[in-house]
Amino acid sequence: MTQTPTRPTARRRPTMVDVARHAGVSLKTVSRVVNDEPVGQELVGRVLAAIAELGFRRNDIARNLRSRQLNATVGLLIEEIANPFYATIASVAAEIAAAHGTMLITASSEEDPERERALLQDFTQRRVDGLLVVPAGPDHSFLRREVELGMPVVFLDRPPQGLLADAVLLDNQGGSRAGVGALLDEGHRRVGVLLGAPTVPTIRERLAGARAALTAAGIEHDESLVRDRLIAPEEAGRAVAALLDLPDPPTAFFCGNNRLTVGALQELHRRCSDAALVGFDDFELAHLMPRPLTVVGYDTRELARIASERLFRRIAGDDSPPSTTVLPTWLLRRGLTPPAA
Amino acid sequence: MTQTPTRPTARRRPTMVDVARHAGVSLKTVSRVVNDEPVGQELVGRVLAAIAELGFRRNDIARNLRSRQLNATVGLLIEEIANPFYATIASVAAEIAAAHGTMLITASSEEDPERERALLQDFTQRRVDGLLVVPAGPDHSFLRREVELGMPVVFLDRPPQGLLADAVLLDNQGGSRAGVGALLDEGHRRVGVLLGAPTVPTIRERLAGARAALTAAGIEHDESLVRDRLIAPEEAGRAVAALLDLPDPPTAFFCGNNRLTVGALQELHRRCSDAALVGFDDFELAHLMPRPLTVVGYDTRELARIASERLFRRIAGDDSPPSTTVLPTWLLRRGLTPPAA
DNA sequence: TTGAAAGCGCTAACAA
DNA sequence: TTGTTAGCGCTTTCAA
Repeated sequence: MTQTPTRPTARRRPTMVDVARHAGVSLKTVSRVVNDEPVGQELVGRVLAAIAELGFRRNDIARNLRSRQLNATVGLLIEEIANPFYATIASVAAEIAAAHGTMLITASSEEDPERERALLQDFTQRRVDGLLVVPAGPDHSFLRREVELGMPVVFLDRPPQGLLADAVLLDNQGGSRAGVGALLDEGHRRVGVLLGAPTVPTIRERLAGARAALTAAGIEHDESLVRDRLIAPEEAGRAVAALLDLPDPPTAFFCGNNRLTVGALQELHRRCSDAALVGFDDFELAHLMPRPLTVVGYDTRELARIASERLFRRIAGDDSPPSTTVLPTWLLRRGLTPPAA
Repeated sequence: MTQTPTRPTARRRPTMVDVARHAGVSLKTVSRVVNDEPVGQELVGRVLAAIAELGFRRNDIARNLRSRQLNATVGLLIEEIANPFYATIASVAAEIAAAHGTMLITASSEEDPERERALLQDFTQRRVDGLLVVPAGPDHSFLRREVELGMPVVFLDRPPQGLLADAVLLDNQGGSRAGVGALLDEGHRRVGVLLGAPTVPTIRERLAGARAALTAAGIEHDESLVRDRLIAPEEAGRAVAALLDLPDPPTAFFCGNNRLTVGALQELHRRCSDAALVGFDDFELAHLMPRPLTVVGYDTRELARIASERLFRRIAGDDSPPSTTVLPTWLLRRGLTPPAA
């Protein structure tokens, strides 16, 4: 909450004192009417009339300050709401929050650890009742004090680092092992691997899964076929182009997330290349793509649901030791081509 | 803010009084340190040490209550965050809000007018500084009092009804006129029209545009080719199926939004139908579809940007009369087939 | 059932 | 530079 000027045009909003004066009752009577506590028929009528006339709305900020009740607000920190993966998480979290009578504040870290830290601090200063976090930074020890002071925190998709807390994760290694394995089963021997930032544990697991599949098939791992630190789809496209221009190019690609898959697919399509493609993350129209795409899928809604419900259990007082849940991933086979003869 | 129990595990958080006692200074000195006001070197050190030791975080709720400054929060009401159109709006709004040092609370009405009303009331009780609203319900006069009391409200994509307020809209009629016009230019004479709920002005405008194109081409309007009240993509698929099964089926379809377009496309693809298809709303992978899709496009980010910036101008005190901005739409020609011979 | 007084955690206004 | 007092709008406590 940064220093901001008061708005000049804002007339003072009516308070309970104004309503009380208007209705000729005491402040406390107004409070009782507003909160549905027993009040005599006649006074209720006068108070409601005054409320309607003045346009009074209870100030929940003040109410919360005094009552020390919960804030009815939880914070969700994601990377970027425009990504469908995170939009789905936000959608489910908001739905479950609503079922608990609470609102969701969503903020995007844009993968910037500094921003992540600032936003989480802002959340705590706003006294949210709990935090859902898809971590961006490499260290979350700065949250330790908050957790000790009773702030429930549940991590999604990526584990916390430097902090013990609940986490709900995906079986990244198993998924990419299955994805690359499917390419190898089809007869491919040279597989280009496109990945995001290797500082993220999730990405390292996906790389490890890809390597495990290659090793299991007795294929020597060729580092020159791995491109990481890829963020935008266009970077994936350029990486595909560079790999295809090698003297001994890959006949297949494995992409570490949906945005990279789209970028790679566009480049393959542009070149009319028939290299095979498998991606981590399903997306809505994958089956309508120029080639039906085989992808590693999982249940994003379930991920968000389990995390949100654990958070609300924590908020309700559950103080069992932090635990980590790993959800399964699976291969969605939608077509896969063997290497060109 | 519904009645919720206090969390049993929550230890009392340290307050400025605790910090002051710990550091052996007055409450106000702590406040000064926390707010970067001038305080002597030595005291600053003692206070910062106490803050670190106790894990103190300023309570922005209390701060805001007393200072009568802005809340540094704006509310965004959309239909459903999982829809990319709204996710883009949320993304841009959050970005612009962040640039103004404020956070965004997003809530989804799910097209339910009752829910919309409850959520907007919740926003006002939380004393947000302003409201961005994609309206769902048919009447917004219940916000009139709020607006009079100084709450800035900007409507996006759909105009307010029963209320005078800023609005940023799209040229729906022009867009669908161009979309249907393109089909007619291609030689189509029977065009199926798929639309959402006709209670929404936006939908009525899109229908009017489609009719205008037909009239301009001298084609009599056949009501039996119009299907409205369609929400889920599957409903669009079923509508396409029903229309294609007519004795004299349409040779082309016009869809009123992206979800209907996807549903229609899937049904056409399933049937291997070569009926032409034009949709309102662009989407990311439209050019990779089985057939490159011609769509009516517009700049969603620009829509959200203009609305958000107008909101922050209002919050800053701009009290010029409410105005409506209509943004252009355009045809993105990506291929269009004539009627089968 | 109704009301008066105190106080949530902080900042504003004023004093030292 | 530092501290004291009052008070934001509401709920809690206690008394009538």
